Amino acid sequence: MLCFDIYAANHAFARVYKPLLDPLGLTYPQFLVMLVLWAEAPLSVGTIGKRLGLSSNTLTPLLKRLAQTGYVTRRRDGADERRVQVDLTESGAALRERADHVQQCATRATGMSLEDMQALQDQLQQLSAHLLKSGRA
Amino acid sequence: MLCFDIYAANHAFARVYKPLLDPLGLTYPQFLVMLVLWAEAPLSVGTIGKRLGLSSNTLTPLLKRLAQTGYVTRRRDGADERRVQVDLTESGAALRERADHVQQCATRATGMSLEDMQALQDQLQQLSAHLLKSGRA
DNA sequence: TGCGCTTAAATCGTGTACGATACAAAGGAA
DNA sequence: TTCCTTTGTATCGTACACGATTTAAGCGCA
Repeated sequence: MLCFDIYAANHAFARVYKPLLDPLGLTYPQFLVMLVLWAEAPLSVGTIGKRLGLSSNTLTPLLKRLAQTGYVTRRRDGADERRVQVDLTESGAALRERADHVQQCATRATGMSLEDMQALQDQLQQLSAHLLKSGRA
Repeated sequence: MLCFDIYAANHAFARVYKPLLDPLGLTYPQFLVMLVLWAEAPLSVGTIGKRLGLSSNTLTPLLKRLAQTGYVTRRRDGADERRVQVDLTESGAALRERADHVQQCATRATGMSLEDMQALQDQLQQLSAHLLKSGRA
């Protein structure tokens, strides 16, 4: 079963990242949120959710923890008071360099060439797109 | 990031399976445990954990819920009282046919040929093996 | 026989996930 | 304006996932 192998690979990645992220004070899902914010901050809660396929019921407590750790700020958008803008603090932005090292370690742990990795990513993205499309039908 | 795509694919699968498993009264992780048991039951808690990469802290409550639903039984092994043997009930074994239909639906939802799917599984298994090996080093 | 070491589950606390619901702000239509 | 619908977060309850600890059952060895 394919679902089985993906489940296992996801766990395996989480286990590789955990010891690397521990010194940064980040969990694996928190790290994924930080990746999104490093790419483009500030972002609303909903936009972060779209990137990761998560919604506010998961993100709100996670972002509160990131805020408590001091990596992000949360404040209502002045233009639209419904929205909450999440932005990086100085400390959160500075973390990016250390995170790059984490990425390098994790990439090395895959034991894959960059070409193979890119090919695998393409397949997975296509798979996800197809699965989500089927889900809506 | 590869980890990102695997995370997304895992979520996508969970979402496809959820509506299919709902009528069976199973969650996605519970379904994975049932797959293991359909392949070879009875099994101890620890053996199920090895197959899925989980340990008793996750499995014990999950198995209690499966027992409450009436799909499995849990009893201490007579030969070694430390072990708990998990076995399928009649109802749990009978569920297998309906589950086969779920698998077919999910396989169709991937939109992949059987060859491509097998190739992807091989890559993922190799990846997991490499990640776990790096983790132990 | 008794003592310690290992092993197998269970328990506890924290942190995701997610369906369902609540609620307030925004945006229209009458 | 008033009402209604939509949209963006937050909250609640349930169910994983896992590190750390506990407890009980085997096992070895003097």
